[in-house]
Amino acid sequence: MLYYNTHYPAAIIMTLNDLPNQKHNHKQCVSNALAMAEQVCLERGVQLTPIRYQVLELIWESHKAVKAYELLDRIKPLQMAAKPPTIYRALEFLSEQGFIHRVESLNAFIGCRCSNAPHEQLLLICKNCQEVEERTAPKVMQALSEEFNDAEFIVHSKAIEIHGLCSQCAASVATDLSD
Amino acid sequence: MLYYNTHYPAAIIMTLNDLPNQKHNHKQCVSNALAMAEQVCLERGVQLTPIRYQVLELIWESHKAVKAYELLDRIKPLQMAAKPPTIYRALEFLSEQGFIHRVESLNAFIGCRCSNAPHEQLLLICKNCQEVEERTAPKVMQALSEEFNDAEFIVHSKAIEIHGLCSQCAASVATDLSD
DNA sequence: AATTGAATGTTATACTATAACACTCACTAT
DNA sequence: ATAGTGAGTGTTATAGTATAACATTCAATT
Ligand SMILES: [Zn+2]
Ligand SMILES: [Zn+2]
Ligand SMILES: [Zn+2]
Ligand SMILES: [Zn+2]
Repeated sequence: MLYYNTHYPAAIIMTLNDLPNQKHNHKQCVSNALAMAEQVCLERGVQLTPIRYQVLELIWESHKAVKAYELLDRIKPLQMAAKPPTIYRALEFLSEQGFIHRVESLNAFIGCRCSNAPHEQLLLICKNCQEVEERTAPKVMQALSEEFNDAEFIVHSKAIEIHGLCSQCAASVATDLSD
Repeated sequence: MLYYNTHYPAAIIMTLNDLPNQKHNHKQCVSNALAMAEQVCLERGVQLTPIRYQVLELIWESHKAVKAYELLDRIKPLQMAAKPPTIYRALEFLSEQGFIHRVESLNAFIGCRCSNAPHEQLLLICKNCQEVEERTAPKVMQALSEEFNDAEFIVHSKAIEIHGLCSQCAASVATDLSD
């Protein structure tokens, strides 16, 4: 069953490695992400139900990592019956489909900016503005592969999470100091 | 105040990148780790109290990641009054001093094998045997540095956690399949 | 019309972590 | 000596994160 059959323009594959924290057209981020999710669900024959769609929309309200119980609070006006399992089930689905990533070190979630295809990524997590930037970092992934070969380790999944200051916040801290 | 003044032999700096999951003298791992912790605490003028020492010992019972409440259960025979804060405080201390690492993706902890000096590391986490191997992976760290430069990101801390099968478990799975 | 299965509703509970305040006791400064 | 200080611990309570288990709904199939 289809809940959303409006025809979005073909999803433009967002270029990773352009900084989300810089000024950008965030409405475009969101509509791309939602359109892509709908498209992918159609292709896979899985259901992007209203709850799942709304949770994805809520996650995409910003590039900040968002917590499950925050999502729960924010979906309640739309889904009066929402309880923790409501959110966790939606998160599980969105995560399986690759539309979001879990940030292990924050117990939180972010929208994925390249969910049209499986991919490896690392996360740059700003302690100041809480925005998370996803990067494919092919050289890092290559070095990792070599490391796994050395260790004879068979990889199933990776969580590469870097905490610090994004370029914007680093710049404004520098400005503050020079004042 | 000193709780432990027995003189251990000077802590031998354990070589990282020898696989913990392979057969090895684990008593040596433990005594090295405990001796190193005592030595470092002496040098830094911080207290390795009985509770902290016992928690570190419990964490070192194996190379598996261990959870806070498991530690709580296991320390209760020794510390009847132990409650969650008992464990979490000890974990905080041990973590600050670099004697253990938190495994973010498991909400668990492992003993650090090179706690005599600050260092970067990645963790190879086996889904089969739950052992965690710490590796310095200098090439990966170098590639990461370059990535951070590109992103103009200022790093404070890293969590690089890889889930999969360790060499031992991969080998035994292969054996199982060929049977 | 009966069956199936995915999704959701509902209740309860498990698991993880910290806040806040009280108490102890070795150490220090008068 | 003695009062004060501060780190560590004891204690109670609660906040925050996540899932188990079972009931219900409803569109799609038989
Ligand atoms: Zn955006
Ligand atoms: Zn920032
Ligand atoms: Zn060992
Ligand atoms: Zn293993």
